[in-house]
Amino acid sequence: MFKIFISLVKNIINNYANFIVMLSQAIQDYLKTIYKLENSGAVSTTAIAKELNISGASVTGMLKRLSTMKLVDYNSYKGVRLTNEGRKIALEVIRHHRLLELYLKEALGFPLDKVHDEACRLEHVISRDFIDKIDEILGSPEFDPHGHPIPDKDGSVSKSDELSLITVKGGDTVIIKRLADHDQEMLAYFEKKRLVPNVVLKIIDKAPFSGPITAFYNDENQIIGNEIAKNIYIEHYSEESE
Amino acid sequence: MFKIFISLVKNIINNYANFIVMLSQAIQDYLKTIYKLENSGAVSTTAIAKELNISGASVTGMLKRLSTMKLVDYNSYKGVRLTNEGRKIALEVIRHHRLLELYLKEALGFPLDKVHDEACRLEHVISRDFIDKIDEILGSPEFDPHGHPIPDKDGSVSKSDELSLITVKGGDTVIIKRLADHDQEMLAYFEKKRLVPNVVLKIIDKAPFSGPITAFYNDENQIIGNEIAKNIYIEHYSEESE
DNA sequence: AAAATAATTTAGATATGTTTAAAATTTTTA
DNA sequence: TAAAAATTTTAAACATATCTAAATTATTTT
Ligand SMILES: [Mn+2]
Ligand SMILES: [Mn+2]
Ligand SMILES: [Mn+2]
Ligand SMILES: [Mn+2]
Repeated sequence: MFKIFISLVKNIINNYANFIVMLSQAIQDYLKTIYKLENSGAVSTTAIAKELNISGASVTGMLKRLSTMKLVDYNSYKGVRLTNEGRKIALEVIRHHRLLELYLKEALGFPLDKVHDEACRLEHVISRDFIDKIDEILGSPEFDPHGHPIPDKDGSVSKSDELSLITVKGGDTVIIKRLADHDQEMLAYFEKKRLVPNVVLKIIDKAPFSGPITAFYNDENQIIGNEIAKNIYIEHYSEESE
Repeated sequence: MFKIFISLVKNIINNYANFIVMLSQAIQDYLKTIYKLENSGAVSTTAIAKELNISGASVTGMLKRLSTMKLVDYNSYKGVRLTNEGRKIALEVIRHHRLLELYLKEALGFPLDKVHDEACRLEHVISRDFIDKIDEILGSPEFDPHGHPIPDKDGSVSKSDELSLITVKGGDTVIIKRLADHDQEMLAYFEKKRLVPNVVLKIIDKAPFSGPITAFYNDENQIIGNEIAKNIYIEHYSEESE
């Protein structure tokens, strides 16, 4: 029975519009995690275990099962990579997550620090009909509220910006592109200070020795601490870049 | 560890705003099912098994666990009833379900036959913040798209109407209050024929021997078959009743 | 290159939630 | 009221997903 199920997975993926709903939450989260960790290279058991906050032994067990299901290529002791099928699922879950986050924020008025947990639960059970509908309502947005790119229906997705605000110098003008989203308290602070994606900052000064940044935005000069700046990712701004 | 968890359930229920999210989907569905089946009397193992499409043995096992968790009062061979805590949870899940159904229909334009399955998955993982928000957007509605009453935040809920359309006679004027929701094809047909809650029907004729009903609504005379009429629940209509 | 260390897997266990088959109990029928 | 039938529970098994502890493999250090 199990074998039959496994052998049908590929068919299901290709033919059944809502296949994600048939995979366990655990499987979906593993695939998502492997996707996030594989930057041109196999992902280690330990890396996955750390990210998901579970034991390495649990990861090994799941990797074997994902391998049987042809969702990953797994080599004992060598690490794991997603297959095309596995990546397809990972990207769909991520698309769900990010569209949900934006919908929660824009349509339902959720605060920035509350969208992640909700999206992380709903992403696994929401149908494509629901997702397509909120994508339409939001006008096929490109970025979630943290500035993460939203994969499109075909699974293509742009790269995240990786230039941190701590790299700026006085005189620069930059635009906020992305916020690190691992700390809820910090997310609440970002929102309170209106340090959110698409805000343009004129850098007045950057104090030495990891000192604070003085930036003009929102009609006044504001001080941004080093710890905060580290978690804000930017692009250098020019009129035509927008 | 398990014992400790069990002993904390009551506390969690009373203190943690999103406690439902901490109970498994299975537990939530059992409680919902028992709620629906207990019309002043204990619910049998077999009734639950039939409703959930699982074996009786599975039900017995779960009832023991729910009993340990003090969510039901269970007597071997005698049947089961919800405790107050259990009923509270059942009503919250039902509230989630029905508000979701209405939101899917009204805000996202889902067809009537598609709202149930989606709501049945989302109801278990959606937070109170989300539910409160859609309740607000919908204006604290009293009924879901099938005409089922939506429990309010305190868990109070009105009774469903039980008078079927087949009971009418020529000359009656009735208002549709509720639709049976077990058959998706029939739900699609209800919607196509605009036989939905709050529609007023002037009964022109009811043919004998379980024959069809002729009713005036939507500006014309329409024929309603017996099988369809059986699944439509109504109230007799008078101006002041609205 | 051997020893030490770190990463990974295996083995054995547990909790959840399900199944079928057999045993026990309750209800119905004669 | 005794036998038959139906319901319910128990027993044994399985799949999923996790754990800890021990064994194995790979990597780093000396
Ligand atoms: Mn998740
Ligand atoms: Mn995000
Ligand atoms: Mn459900
Ligand atoms: Mn309904």
